[in-house]
Amino acid sequence: MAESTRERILDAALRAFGTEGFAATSLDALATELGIRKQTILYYFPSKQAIFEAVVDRAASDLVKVFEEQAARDIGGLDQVEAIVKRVFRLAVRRPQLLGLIREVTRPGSLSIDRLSAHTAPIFERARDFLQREMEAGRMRFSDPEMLLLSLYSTVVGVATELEVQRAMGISDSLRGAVARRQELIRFLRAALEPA
Amino acid sequence: MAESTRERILDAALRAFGTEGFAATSLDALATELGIRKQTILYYFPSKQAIFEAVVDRAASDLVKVFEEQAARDIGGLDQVEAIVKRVFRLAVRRPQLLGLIREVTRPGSLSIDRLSAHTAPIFERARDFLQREMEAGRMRFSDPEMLLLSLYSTVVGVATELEVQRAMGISDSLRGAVARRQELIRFLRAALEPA
DNA sequence: ACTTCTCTCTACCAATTGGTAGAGGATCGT
DNA sequence: ACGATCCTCTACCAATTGGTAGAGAGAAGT
Repeated sequence: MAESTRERILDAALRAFGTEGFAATSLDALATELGIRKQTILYYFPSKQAIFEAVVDRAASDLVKVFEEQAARDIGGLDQVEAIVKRVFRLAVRRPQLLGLIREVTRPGSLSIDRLSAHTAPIFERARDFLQREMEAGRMRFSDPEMLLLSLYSTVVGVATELEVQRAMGISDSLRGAVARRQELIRFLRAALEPA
Repeated sequence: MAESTRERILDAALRAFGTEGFAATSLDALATELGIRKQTILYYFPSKQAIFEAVVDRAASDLVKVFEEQAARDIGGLDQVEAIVKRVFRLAVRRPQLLGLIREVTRPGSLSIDRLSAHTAPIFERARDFLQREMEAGRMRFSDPEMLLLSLYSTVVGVATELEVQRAMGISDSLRGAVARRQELIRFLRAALEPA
């Protein structure tokens, strides 16, 4: 078979949790979507929460991989920031549920936030050190690296995922629209980061 | 009585929908929290969805009011942007559930997104025209006003609401932390918007 | 042939869900 | 005193929820 049942369950769960959310996703609905019975799902995973955690683990490592691939070939300065933004954007276009899941996990009261941070803590530190270095080298405007990282995170994830807001603003969510958004976002970030 | 039952229900519903989300909020839990019976809630509102819509309406007008108060005394340029960011931030600190609800409404598949945009469309247009004017007057870096607005929205709402991300990053969410975040955010936005 | 292991199924279950029907107690104008 | 209106309640309900118990099919090893 092309894909194991377990993998298919995780794929469907990622989609459902990432768009509808944890509470709004029922195991029955998930099973129906997959053409199997709910009990088959519960054979592979002991509970709904366990599925969620498995999905978070997989999504987190996919996300981390995107960062580490770019970190490996550090081209430095704002070009490096731009390259990472482009990668995140590509991910958001190809697999929007993935960033949707991040949003679900980072919502107040989520149980799996620590599970996610366990994965992302290393790349967070790496990013912070990167910003620090670039600032000290004069290739980036000086400011608090952690706060700056929060601003960058919010802007990138927001522009990449807030599709309904864009729709309400009358911004097209086509592929061309996505490219335009990315371009504008990069210009925005470059302006914010360029040394004075 | 200090506050009518109907108002108390709306307050509790805003808190619950804005933090736990629509699906994760049950009428029974809401009633217990208020010390009343679920059927009392259903006396005032015909359905759970109707409560949500009423909450969205109220939250939207509170939000719009914040903008219109500042728009009334237009001080122009980046100072005006800063003033609005400060107001949004104050709102986020005092009533975090309010922006949480906005997040809930703007999630893909939400039913009430049109209800929200009906309220916010006028201030959106106003903001877009403001940016356009400021750009043409040379008081702001030139770019697509709608795309810029999306970036601004994402950054401000993200920094103001992503408390769990901040916690995971090790950023304090105390009042002092909030002030520092706001300061850094304003510097970030000023740098991004200042004319070259 | 027999056991063992992997997998998916049917059959249930108690608890919770949003929602209906209608009783009963205040408070009101008359 | 009396009905009307407003409000909150008890009593139920069908549907759905996450989860348990265990049967049975198929392949693999012995």
